[in-house]
Amino acid sequence: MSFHKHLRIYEDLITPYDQIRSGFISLALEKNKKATPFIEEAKALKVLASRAKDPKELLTINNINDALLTAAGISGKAKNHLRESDKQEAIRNLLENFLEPSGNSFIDELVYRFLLTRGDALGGRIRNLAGALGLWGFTRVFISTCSVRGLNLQYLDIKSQHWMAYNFEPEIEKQVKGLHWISDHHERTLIYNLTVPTVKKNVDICLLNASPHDITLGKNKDSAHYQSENYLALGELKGGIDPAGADEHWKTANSALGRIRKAFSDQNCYPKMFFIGAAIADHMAQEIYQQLNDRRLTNAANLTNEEQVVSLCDWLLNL
Amino acid sequence: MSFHKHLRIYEDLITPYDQIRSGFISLALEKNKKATPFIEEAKALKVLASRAKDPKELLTINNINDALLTAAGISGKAKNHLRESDKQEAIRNLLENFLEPSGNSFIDELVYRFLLTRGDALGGRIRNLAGALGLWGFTRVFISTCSVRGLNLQYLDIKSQHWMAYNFEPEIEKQVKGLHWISDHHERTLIYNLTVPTVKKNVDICLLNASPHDITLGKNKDSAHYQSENYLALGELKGGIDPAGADEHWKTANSALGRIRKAFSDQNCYPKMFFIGAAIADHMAQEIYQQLNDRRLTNAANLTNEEQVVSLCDWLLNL
DNA sequence: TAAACTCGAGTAA
DNA sequence: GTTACTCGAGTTT
Repeated sequence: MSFHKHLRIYEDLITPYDQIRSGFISLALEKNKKATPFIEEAKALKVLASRAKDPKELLTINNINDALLTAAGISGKAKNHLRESDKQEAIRNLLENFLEPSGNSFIDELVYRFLLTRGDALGGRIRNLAGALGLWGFTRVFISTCSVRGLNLQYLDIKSQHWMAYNFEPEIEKQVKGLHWISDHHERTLIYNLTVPTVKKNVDICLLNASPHDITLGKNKDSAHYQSENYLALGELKGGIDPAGADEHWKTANSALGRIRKAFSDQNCYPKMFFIGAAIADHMAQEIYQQLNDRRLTNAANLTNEEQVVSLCDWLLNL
Repeated sequence: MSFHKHLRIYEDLITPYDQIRSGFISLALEKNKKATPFIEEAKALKVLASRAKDPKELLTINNINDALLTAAGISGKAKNHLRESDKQEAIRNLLENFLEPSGNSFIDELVYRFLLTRGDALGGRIRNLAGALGLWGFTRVFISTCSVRGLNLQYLDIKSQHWMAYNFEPEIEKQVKGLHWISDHHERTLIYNLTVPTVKKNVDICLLNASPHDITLGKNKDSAHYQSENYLALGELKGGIDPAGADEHWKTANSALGRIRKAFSDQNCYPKMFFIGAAIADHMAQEIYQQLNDRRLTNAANLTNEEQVVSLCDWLLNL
């Protein structure tokens, strides 16, 4: 069985401690970079708000209404669910309960509360970035594995949505929405984050037995990705490094994989399924290994272990 | 089937829009309250840090080392995974890349970066609170349902870990780790967030056919909760209101319920299973309803619909 | 440096 | 406004 090439025992899947440490360090570095614009926002808010002599005057200043709402503890997400009157009420509460009681220092109070809410926003953005970093890491390994084989690659550019020839551009992984190659006269296309019509859900990594010419993303029902038979393999990738989230996110992935399996088997299709995770803890490693043994999963790898990921990519190239 | 008392069609499970709006408003109010100590921290940091003439001098000030680390973008969680040298490196980066370049305003830069990180911390704390609020809401309904029946209740006090008689104390729900009553000469004990030995996992709500005398929490293997046969029902409760999280967290709950079902059936035990969620979207409502129909679940309710929760509590009281 | 819980801060389609 | 993705900020035991 394919996974045996890189996994002898279930413990091989467990993330080594040092990878966790270095994962958190990388993430903190990214966070600091992304923090700068948030700091600039706060400085700008301080300048604008300083024109007000007292909290009530803040309401008369142009362009700080959104910032007031933010300082009132309303996230962008929450804002989407509020009515105009709710927003005004929130700002009124901010003034009454927090800014007016702080007297002369109401500007600092405002800016500080603004930053607290924005800090949560920054955290959210970083969590998305962490997921992207995981996928980029996988892509780098995948491309290298192809290069070793001397395969010609095309990639689907995420921005232009056009297929381009790959020519060893650095940081190409950040542009890749899909990859295409020909192997043993078979057309193969890998697509990331594809809404698979069979399951009506997004799947992180999909390997299709199809040429890019036959695939038009979007809701074109003639596209090859509308045919269940064209799917060779589907995988979930979890790029997060936090061990406290490992089991939580594996449970999610497990349900997602179950939905995929069910939807395809309802069509009498049985594509291979795989899981790649950066944070893998003991108990979930056992569950994953169990699923490999009973064929619910065909392959799995720890994203922090390059050898495992190479072996998994090699397996994908052989499908 | 018991769920039919409050669910006629799967759509009955879907959260009405207005509940989402009011849920976000309540959460923002809680967040503002909890934000105040974070603001105080920042003010204190500003005072202490202002003793430094330049960024390097910050290193000589007592008691602000943790705050420097926080300003360097290291969360409490990340800190747990770092070595001492990593922490010093992080602080060095903060000074070099962000504080020194900002010249005279390095104090504000420091405090602002501190607040960004703390804002993420506040968000985390609020997410925990949101879960507790959900459980408290369930508890209030459960207690009311018992009161209507004229049942005498004991509750397990979360702090003292002792069982006490319930006498209509206000806000009692915040103290409740478990409830006990006698119904038709049967001893019944409900325990929250119990690590169920059968599954070796925590379960949100467990109904045991046992008296409190027979239960000692912790790892006493003579306790009634070590016997799979003593479990009448186990349920997952998801108190979050965010519709964007609804499917995500249902997938987690679904895997958790699957593990429970598997662990008990391996012991030839088949306790009832149930799900209560505050944010229920269309597709997951269909999945839940399907599981009710095929008996994987015996009951389910939308936490924002009091009638549904009362009916579910009534069912628990009849088990 | 265990293990498994809380949930919404973002994001994209 | 829909749906479902990203994942770690806390927390407890």
